[in-house]
Amino acid sequence: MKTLTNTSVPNHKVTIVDVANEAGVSFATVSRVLNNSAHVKPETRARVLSAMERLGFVANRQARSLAGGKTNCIGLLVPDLGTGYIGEIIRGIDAELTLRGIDLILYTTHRTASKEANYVANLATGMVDGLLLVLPRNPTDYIGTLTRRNFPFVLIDHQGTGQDCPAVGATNWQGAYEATEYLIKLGHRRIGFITGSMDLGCAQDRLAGYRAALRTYHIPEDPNLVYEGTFFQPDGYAGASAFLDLPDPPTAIFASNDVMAMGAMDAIRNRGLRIPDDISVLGFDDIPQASLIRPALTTVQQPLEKMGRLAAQMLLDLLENPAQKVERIELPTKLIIRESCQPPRQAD
Amino acid sequence: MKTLTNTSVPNHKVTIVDVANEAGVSFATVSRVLNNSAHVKPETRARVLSAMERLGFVANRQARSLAGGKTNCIGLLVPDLGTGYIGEIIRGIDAELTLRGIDLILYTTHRTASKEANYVANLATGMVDGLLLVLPRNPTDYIGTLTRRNFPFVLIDHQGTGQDCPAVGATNWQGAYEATEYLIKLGHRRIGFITGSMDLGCAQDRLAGYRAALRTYHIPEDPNLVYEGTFFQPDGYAGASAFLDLPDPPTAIFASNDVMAMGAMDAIRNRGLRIPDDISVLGFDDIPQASLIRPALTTVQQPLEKMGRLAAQMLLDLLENPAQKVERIELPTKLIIRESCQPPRQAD
DNA sequence: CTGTTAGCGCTTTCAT
DNA sequence: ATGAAAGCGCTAACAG
Repeated sequence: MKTLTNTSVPNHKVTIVDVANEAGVSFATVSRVLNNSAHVKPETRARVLSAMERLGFVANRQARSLAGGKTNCIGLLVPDLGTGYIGEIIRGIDAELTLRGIDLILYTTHRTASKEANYVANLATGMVDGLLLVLPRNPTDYIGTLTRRNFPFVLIDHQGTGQDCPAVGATNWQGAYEATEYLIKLGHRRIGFITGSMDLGCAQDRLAGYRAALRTYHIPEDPNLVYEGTFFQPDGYAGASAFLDLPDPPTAIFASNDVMAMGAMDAIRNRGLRIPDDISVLGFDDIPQASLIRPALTTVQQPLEKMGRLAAQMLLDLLENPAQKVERIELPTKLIIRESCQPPRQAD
Repeated sequence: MKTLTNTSVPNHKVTIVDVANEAGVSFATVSRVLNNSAHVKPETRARVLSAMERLGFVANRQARSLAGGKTNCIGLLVPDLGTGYIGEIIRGIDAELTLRGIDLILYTTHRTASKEANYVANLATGMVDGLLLVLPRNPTDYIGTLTRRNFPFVLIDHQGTGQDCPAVGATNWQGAYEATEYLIKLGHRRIGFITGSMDLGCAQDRLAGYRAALRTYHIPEDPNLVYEGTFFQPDGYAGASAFLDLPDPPTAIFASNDVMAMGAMDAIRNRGLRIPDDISVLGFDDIPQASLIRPALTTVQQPLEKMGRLAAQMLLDLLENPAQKVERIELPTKLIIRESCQPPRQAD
């Protein structure tokens, strides 16, 4: 059984003053060493470092930040942790942050816009050096404030509503377009579409992609074939049920995310219909379980982990060089063909 | 387009001094109001409160904590975010913490014991007021230090290795016992068991529960029918494959978590076998996707969200009253019967 | 290169 | 019930 940081004095907190005494320098010098200031004689630096080691010194984060330095924390706002979707993004963020020794403060907004704004206000008051916002709800509410304050942040998975701010997303429009096109080329003419929360840019883009593909192939859009959901599984169930109740139900259903696609599958099966024999289902995201369910879900893959990693990199760059040019990056989506789609039963 | 905290002075940070001036009191009084001190005349309090409101005052966390108080942050150490399992626990923790306005600092150890110890050492130095450790790896390494320092923490999902410290877990032994018993009563005699990481208490307990049930029903244990996994999906695949290669393969497979159960399902299907017709599969955890896959997974449910919530409550209580008696709570598991198990094909 | 001196925004005695 | 004053541990000019 090993012991942790097995130093002599366990109670009294070791401060830079203690280190300074131990090393025989002023505490300012210790601070310099702490901050990698160039103006320290290597020999002195070594002495300080060894004193730190000996005393088991750990810098006090709050004090550093209060005094005007960095907190070495960045804040992460996510809507929730439920679906694995966010988990993938966080994995990427985390990988990048760990690499640079930066801590992550996590806030779950539970999809409440007011909470989101509140958190942002709070965080930007010094808790963190920068902000990562996943699937922001009403960014317009606070982006202005953040920008004005020159507070570094980057949006993840939000196709802006015209605002010019750092963001990384995926090619939602393109992804939806290609998926719809795939369905059409399979022979489908009546394709039900279940949207996400339409206040989210990505949801709008996906719907737009679907519509564009329909237009390209001269398929008139049937309003009955678009069901407005909110990215939750029950929406998928309800949407598919509504489609199936139609006198002329679709031969394929394209859900704006995998979770809703799974809900749709459930509804379809509950009617005694089979996938993909009777009806095809296509999702969006490619969350881990998409490949685990049967039939394995054909879906549009978003490079979630990569998006997270990239966003973290962008933020870190912004932190180092605030004058950085604003970048908006869209990572490519990719249609992953698995088992849930096939040509419609009766060729028309 | 609304504006956030639409106050007059956007740049200069509002401090208690500003509030004090605005309210015509000393800044000490403002501090008292901030801390709900009893010794403030209601009228004065009201005046200060309204001044805060007017100025859009937000207390600076670092300053409060530096000045001797709490950080109002608690640290959460988790192995990873991959499976939804952890997500559920966090959801519970988060619910409780949000209620009390406490922030969450998230650390992902990626199942590395050394990282874990490191994080703990760092965090216990003032970053956070308390620690929540999910599925701790080598708690023996640091529990001693933590206890000695009187640093509040609670373990989640770790059946102690004899140490007396606050913890919340589930009845892993019981859960595995009942699940195995269910399989036996269904008529199964050859039941393959895929273990979790055997350095984790919960994994050991589940295996023990399985064995105990076998013993109760006088079924001799076949070493070939126990495959050692690590809680990851590929282990389930490999384990099931190994079982299926046996001259006398099992008629049911009990995996120590749902993710491995899904891996097992994959392997089974890849052999052209059907679930549950040819072979039954049973999991553990009841993660969200367990009910979404087909066949829906019969599994042992852990009250994940509740565990998280309870652990947070315990920690918060500990924070308020450090003299608290050490508690170890085990929440009951529950067998959720769905579609992945049925009696074995040929009654022997 | 290194030491001195002010604060950062707040909590907390100690007076009043 | 309220004010004054002394730090919490550290960074950041400013001197030397």
